[in-house]
Amino acid sequence: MPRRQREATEAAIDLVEAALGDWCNEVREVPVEAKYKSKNLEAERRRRTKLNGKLLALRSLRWRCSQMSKESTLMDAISYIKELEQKKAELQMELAQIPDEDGGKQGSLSSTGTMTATTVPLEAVQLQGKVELSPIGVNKYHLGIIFKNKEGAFVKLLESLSKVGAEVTAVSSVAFSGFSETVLCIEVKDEERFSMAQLKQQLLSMV
Amino acid sequence: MPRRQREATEAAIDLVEAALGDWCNEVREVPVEAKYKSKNLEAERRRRTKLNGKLLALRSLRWRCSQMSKESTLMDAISYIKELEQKKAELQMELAQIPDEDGGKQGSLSSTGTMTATTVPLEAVQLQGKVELSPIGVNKYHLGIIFKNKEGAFVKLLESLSKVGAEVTAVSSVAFSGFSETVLCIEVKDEERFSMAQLKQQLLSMV
DNA sequence: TACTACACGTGACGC
DNA sequence: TGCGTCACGTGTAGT
Repeated sequence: MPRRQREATEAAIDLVEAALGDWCNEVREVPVEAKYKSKNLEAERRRRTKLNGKLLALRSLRWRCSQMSKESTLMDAISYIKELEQKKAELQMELAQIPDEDGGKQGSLSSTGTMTATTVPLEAVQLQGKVELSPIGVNKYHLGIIFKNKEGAFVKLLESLSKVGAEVTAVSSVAFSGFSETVLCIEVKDEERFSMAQLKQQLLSMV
Repeated sequence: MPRRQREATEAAIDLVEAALGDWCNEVREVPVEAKYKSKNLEAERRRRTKLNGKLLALRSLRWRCSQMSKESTLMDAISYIKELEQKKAELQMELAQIPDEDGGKQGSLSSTGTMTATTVPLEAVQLQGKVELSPIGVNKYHLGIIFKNKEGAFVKLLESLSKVGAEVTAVSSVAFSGFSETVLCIEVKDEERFSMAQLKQQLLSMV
């Protein structure tokens, strides 16, 4: 007999004994109780209640009552999330296409941080620290960056991206007159840790 | 003995009998089967599998694995949806603030549909059919509309709003020289049915 | 009748 | 140890 079923059988026997304990007056070794109560009965009840409450809250967020079932609730939730992500990406892209009415912390951050106006040639000053970050899809961004050629600068860039949870899916880089211009396609997984403004600032302080 | 438990007890007895049927070779009245199978055992198994699959999909959407529990999955999903809605509203508002680089079907629709250039005074022509729809929060919009005073026009407006799933939370309306200018705060529940462009067009055709 | 979706009580496992 | 989470098999109401 399989182990699992053997246990179930024993449990059933216990249940029967407990249930029948006060029915047949035969003396038994176990002090008869009218009902057998599992130890975690109420805990399980609480858990179920909590879970159902969450499920209800999820459904109440969006009362698109296609079906009042658990499955459809979950399905609607995931489709809704996808839809929202898509919409957000669209809006970001749309916002990024606006020429430059910036000031906002979000949307196609494009800034030229020339915080070191030193004795570099004018051409370099204009290029120094140029960072462009614009959304191209759901959690996908284009990152254009120009920085001075330095040992390990590129890997530092990659490390910075990895640190904020951005995965590089494509790279194109070209070096000229002491500078490098590179554009990357990045895909961000953990949007919680990812902030366009923060990444931009970090990159600016890096170059 | 309570009815419920009595049934449970009987079921348990059946289970024991079935389980023990091939173990004790005693002859029994019921043609012994190795296992007692409830009719919907496999159905329930399938249901559970499906549900867990959906739950897993929900979690995999956003692999911010704070906890790998069902409850936290649902909570994360809820907070994520709220966050996305908030973000979307912010982006829409930001987009709506852009002076007018429109062309897009979305974002602060403001159009003056003067499709009936008849013999009304110039002042009226400029006002006729003015519809402004701009987001002011999560699923909340400001709707400014100017239309010609006509019997039942206002209730028709309200009906149109209700038809697309928009609830009016505030109204301010003033009539002057045969026209009414009203501004409403509307809150949309079912975003599926709600389309800013569509609503605008509908209202334009109404005025 | 059969099928679907649910809630329930229970044992097992992990902290 | 107890507490929380889970999967399981079952009973049951709605269609």
